[in-house]
Amino acid sequence: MLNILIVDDHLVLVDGIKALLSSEADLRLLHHALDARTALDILESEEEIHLILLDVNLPDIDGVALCQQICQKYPEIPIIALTMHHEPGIITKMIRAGSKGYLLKNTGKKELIEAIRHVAMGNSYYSKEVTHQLVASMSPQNNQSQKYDQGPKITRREKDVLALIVEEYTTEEIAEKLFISPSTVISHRKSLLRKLNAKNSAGLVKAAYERDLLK
Amino acid sequence: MLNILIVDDHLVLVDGIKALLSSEADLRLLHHALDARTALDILESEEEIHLILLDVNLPDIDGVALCQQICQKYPEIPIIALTMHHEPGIITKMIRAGSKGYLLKNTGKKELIEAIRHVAMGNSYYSKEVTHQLVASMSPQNNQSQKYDQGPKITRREKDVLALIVEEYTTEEIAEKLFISPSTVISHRKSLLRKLNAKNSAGLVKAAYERDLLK
DNA sequence: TAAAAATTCCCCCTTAGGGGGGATGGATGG
DNA sequence: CCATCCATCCCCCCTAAGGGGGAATTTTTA
Repeated sequence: MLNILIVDDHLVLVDGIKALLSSEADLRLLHHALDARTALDILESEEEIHLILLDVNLPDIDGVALCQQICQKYPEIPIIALTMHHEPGIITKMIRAGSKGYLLKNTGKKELIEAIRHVAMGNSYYSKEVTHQLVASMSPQNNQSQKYDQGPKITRREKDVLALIVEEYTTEEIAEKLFISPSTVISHRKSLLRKLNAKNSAGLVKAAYERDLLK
Repeated sequence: MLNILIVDDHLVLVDGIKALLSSEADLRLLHHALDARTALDILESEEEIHLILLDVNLPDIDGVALCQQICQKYPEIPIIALTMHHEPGIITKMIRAGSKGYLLKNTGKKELIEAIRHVAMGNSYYSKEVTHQLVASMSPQNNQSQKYDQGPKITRREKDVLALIVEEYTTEEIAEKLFISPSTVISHRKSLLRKLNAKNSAGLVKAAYERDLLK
């Protein structure tokens, strides 16, 4: 018998899932919690929970933080994240927070059961829509590169300099490595600051990571 | 009729795919190239190519670079990447380079045809194994976050300061925001430099991103 | 080929950052 | 209850970084 805890403040959904699971003899929706506090209380009680279905949007704290907490305190209990939306940002965060699975709330019965069994056995399960969305968000057409597309055309040389700034080299060290004068490096630095709307080196490194300028 | 170009130096595979496609009346493997040079020549000729199957490992230049070149010169021709392995690194690179699809070489006929039709219609297609592998590689269990997990313990206050450094604030501005003296901020900066083995602010920002210290 | 952009280098000067310490009260935790 | 860490603040000194220009040469590209 596999004991399941569902953490979600939408009662309709909780009941729906309970109904879906009732036909499975070996799965039992043992508890449900409407908020994070209750969820943690249930986990601290003596009852044995084998799997958690966790909503991303909770009333008290956000699901990502709760997921992290649980994964830290109860690493043996796998978590499947539930959500309405399929925004790549949230998905990424939940996966990084340690969730073993990810399902959309409009998932059918078959996929839900399959996901639960899969994850309970120690594997991970990510719904097809979710993975597709995530991968698609990485492609140059559909991603955040558009945010900056009026944006900064970094030249080859500026990229060289930027890469070395990220690697913590000083202006003089960069000059030595590139066989140019420190003055030139300073010029490139200024161009980078202007093009990337940065105020200092920290901002340059931030831009390098966020806009993925190093390749 | 959909004209397909396959770029792959494994003749056996080329023939195999040709055989698989022969049963489809509207798909035609019009050309094959064993290297990047030939592929570009074919694209420059007057023949109309509607879709490209591109191997990641080519004899002359690597598939990622070729993919980038083609996407730039012929943005209207979609590319499906083919590969033996499912390493997240390569997959990520190919997607970023602009490939609209990704398939493993052991893909069955059904999936191959489905992927081609899907991509030809302007959608993207990533095989289930591939996306799963990619997503799994992001989870904290299986990735490089373990490199740093015995790592430096940043205190709460240090994290506050670090977050503001990443946001390009100066020591004085950080002091104002946190209602403490600039001297204190300097102290925290020094601790951060020591704990994160960084040489300067750029290194702090780098560490913040690579070790995911901001949350 | 002519215009635009990139790369190189220099001047001035001001501010921010980093290296070396040391000191205090307060919280935490064995 | 005592050691340890944390957060706070200070000193001195020096280097690195940023802001404001200008200008020459080469490379790209339209």
